[in-house]
Amino acid sequence: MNIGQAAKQSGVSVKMVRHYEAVGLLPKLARSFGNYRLYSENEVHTLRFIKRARALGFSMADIKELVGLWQNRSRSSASVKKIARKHVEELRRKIGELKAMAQTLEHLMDHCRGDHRPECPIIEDLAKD
Amino acid sequence: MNIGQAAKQSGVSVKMVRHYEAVGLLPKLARSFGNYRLYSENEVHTLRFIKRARALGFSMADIKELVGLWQNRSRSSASVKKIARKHVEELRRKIGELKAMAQTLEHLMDHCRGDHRPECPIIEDLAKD
DNA sequence: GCTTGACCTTCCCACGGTGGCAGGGTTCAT
DNA sequence: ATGAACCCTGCCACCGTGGGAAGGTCAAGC
Repeated sequence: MNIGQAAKQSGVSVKMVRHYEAVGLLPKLARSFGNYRLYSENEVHTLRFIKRARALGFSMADIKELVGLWQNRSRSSASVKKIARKHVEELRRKIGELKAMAQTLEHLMDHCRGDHRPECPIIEDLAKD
Repeated sequence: MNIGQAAKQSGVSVKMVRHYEAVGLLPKLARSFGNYRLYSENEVHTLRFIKRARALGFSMADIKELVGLWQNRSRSSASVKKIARKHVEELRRKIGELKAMAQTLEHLMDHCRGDHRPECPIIEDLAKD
């Protein structure tokens, strides 16, 4: 199978398939005589794994570990859970940050008339001494 | 005032002060004989404005507009509020995304024993067909 | 005056993850 | 044999930030 087929079947773009290989998420692939990468069901499966992990927000570094654990039959579920826990903590932290931003802004917006006049608590807050 | 002083007083790194100038958030600065950038209270004030806007998550493009509006006495508060509203919507969208990720992961984690055994619903979910 | 050290300058590179494009090679069907 | 569809590598871009190299400037102390 060529890269286009593998991309289509996994839902990962051709560009990213090559990138994942370059950063070591996929093992180095066999090549055809014409130097085309050759894919089997295995690689497509891995690509789908990566895609789901990305959709959950895992970093490339985390995914590298997760792929390794996935393929390691003597893994412990604890090692997987640890990665997940750390990631969830990071997600919660970011959510908190973004929420604080949104709340601050919404509060300021509540007090901004939003009409033709220049007075605006949003700008004033940004410019406060 | 040299860049180091301006950086210290605004809380923005020297690196970023130069960057903000390069991308047009600060007007082009006067230079000393020795080609050093020269800052006045005005620029320091602008840098603090930028810093607060960044802390609220505004993009550089948004901040460019906000700085312009700040300095435009005939601005309408509506134009400021519009930018803020769009940004809050974006923040809410991202928060939703991250929350969905965190919830999915937490759900999977609840069912993962996290012990020495390899069985792990987290990995299984990522690898599902 | 001359050295030293703190400060400044520009320019390039890195991160993460993705996309775009250029310039070329391969494969296959017509 | 020609064209289309596909593939290859390599470079550039985004965004915001930091790091560092190689060099210029300035002030203080000897």
